[in-house]
Amino acid sequence: MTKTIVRFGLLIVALFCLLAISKYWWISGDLSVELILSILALVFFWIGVWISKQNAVKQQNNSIVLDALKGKEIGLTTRELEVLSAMSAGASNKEIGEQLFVSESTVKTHVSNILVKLNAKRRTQAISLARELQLLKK
Amino acid sequence: MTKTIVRFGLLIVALFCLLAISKYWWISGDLSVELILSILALVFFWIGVWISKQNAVKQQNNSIVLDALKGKEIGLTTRELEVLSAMSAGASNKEIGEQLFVSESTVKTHVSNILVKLNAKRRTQAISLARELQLLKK
DNA sequence: ATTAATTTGGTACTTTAGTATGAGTCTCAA
DNA sequence: TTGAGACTCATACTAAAGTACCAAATTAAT
Repeated sequence: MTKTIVRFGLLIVALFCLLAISKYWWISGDLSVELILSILALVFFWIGVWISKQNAVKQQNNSIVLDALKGKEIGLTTRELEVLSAMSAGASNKEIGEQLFVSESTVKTHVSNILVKLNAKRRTQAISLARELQLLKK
Repeated sequence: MTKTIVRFGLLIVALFCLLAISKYWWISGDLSVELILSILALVFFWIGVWISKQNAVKQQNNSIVLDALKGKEIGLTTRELEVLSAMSAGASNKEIGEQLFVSESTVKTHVSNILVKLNAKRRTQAISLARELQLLKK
């Protein structure tokens, strides 16, 4: 959470700098209007892309990417999404626990909650449903 | 693919319109520079977010398709591929047996053989590996 | 500041999953 | 026709997975 605040803080600072520079260019008349607007558009476009990507939970180990925003819509918590991701990579409860530094009991609790939220009977079905819901991407 | 092209086409048209409007505003002096730049920045920011999301969500089809030829290359038999397919859809051994009109014991045998052939410890891992091997599509 | 939600973890239990082993049937090619 | 491979099924077992409780610590939100 703190990370997010810092990230957005830096972002806003950067935005103000860019706006200030844009205005300076505009007043001094060094650059054409089209160019200034284009640069501004491009920069903000990429910032949008970047922010959007930051919101995706990425698992480095098996390259399975999860749509965190979509997950939240469905009602899955951050931790549950992490468990779901590891689960879909084929990890056992014990292995998931080791990966996330929690006990197997905790993982079982998370898995149970995931099954209820996705209305699945088994973990394999949960994975299948998550894929149908476009929650898991490859 | 066609969809993507259409989408980007519309996007580019929209961008040009916006740039033109921005320039008009700038020349006519109806709005302040800050406002114009801010609006432009905001719009492009959201376009960036939108594009990023569109690129993330690609898979529409959820039906499980299996590459039988590829499966045979790996050494999986026809029946094993059928079991693997049902397995990846989230079915239990019992349910797979009902689907294929065989006993649960038979399914267990098939599953065990699949695990050996794919070098997997669990069925979830087998599904994950099958996906990596492009054996399971979508 | 105080609810509300999340995360963590435990015990005890039932249900599935998976292994090991053996064996019968069927098909197809040598 | 004989043997290999595929498919079938069973028993007995061990290992995971999953459920149903409970409870505490942490974090987010109002």
